[in-house]
Amino acid sequence: MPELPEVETVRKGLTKLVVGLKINSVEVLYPKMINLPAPEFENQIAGKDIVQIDRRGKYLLFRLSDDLTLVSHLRMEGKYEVEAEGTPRPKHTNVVFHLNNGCELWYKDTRMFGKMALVKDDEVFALSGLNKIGPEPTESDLKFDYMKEILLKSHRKIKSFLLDQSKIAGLGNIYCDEVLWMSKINPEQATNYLSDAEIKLLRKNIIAEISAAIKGHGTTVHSYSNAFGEAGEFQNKLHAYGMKDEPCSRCGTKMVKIKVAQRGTTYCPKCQAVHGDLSE
DNA sequence: CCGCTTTCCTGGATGC
DNA sequence: TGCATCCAGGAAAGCG
Repeated sequence: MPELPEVETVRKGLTKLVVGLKINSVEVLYPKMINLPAPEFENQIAGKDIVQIDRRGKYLLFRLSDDLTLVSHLRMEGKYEVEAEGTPRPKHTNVVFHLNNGCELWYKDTRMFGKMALVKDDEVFALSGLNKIGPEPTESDLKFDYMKEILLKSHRKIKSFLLDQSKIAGLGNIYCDEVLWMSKINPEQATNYLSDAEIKLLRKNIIAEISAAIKGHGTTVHSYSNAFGEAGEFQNKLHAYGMKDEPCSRCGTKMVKIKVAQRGTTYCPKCQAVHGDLSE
């Protein structure tokens, strides 16, 4: 499932493949995923140039000519692929962009969870989700003082908190488990019982992990591959996610899987012991 | 406002 | 073997 590093990898790949091209026409094959009636969506995009591709959190922002932005969220299994015009399309192709270089840009999504919204540039950050998205998990954007303030103000379990895009942008289930393992913090730990040292460590690990994953072209779990079809290289470095019943690579204790905030959550019961209070 | 639960989807895994 | 059921999960809607 794509998280921030995977989305960034897709952004870079697509930038090389489609920026500078014109979209001659669009076919919406699954209208539920777009924010406009299909004919309106298709008409507005036809003839526009792909000027630039930006990213905010897990959202891709296709900057088009005439002050339009196509916002795209891959959710669980969304993928882009560029093929020659006329290439047989796979089963779950949801949107096809016909480009002026003889190629088609496909948006494919087996679980049909992905979303696209076509809006004017100045309306992007009014869209739900983007209107309250938290800082990027980077050294410059994610400040210690901010983290401390929002963590101590909340009474949630840390795992649930980290998944909340309005607090910090970009972390999904995989990286949440990873950064908590790295920081030796129990996923059910109440955020308001974290020490300064733990917050400092957590912040450092979030920034380091995301940055390393971007350098490694994103993680690969299930079906993810990037815009060039390359599998991510980061999968070999996972320590918690998907490691249920495996020995903790730090202390050898058998890793345990529980549910926190409706999400599968794997952690080491020894390294990541609870202290203070659990949230209720 | 806050936080928890449910819903959206399909395919692969599991159960009988 | 084949059919039914469960499970995975990001984000938003619904609810108290």
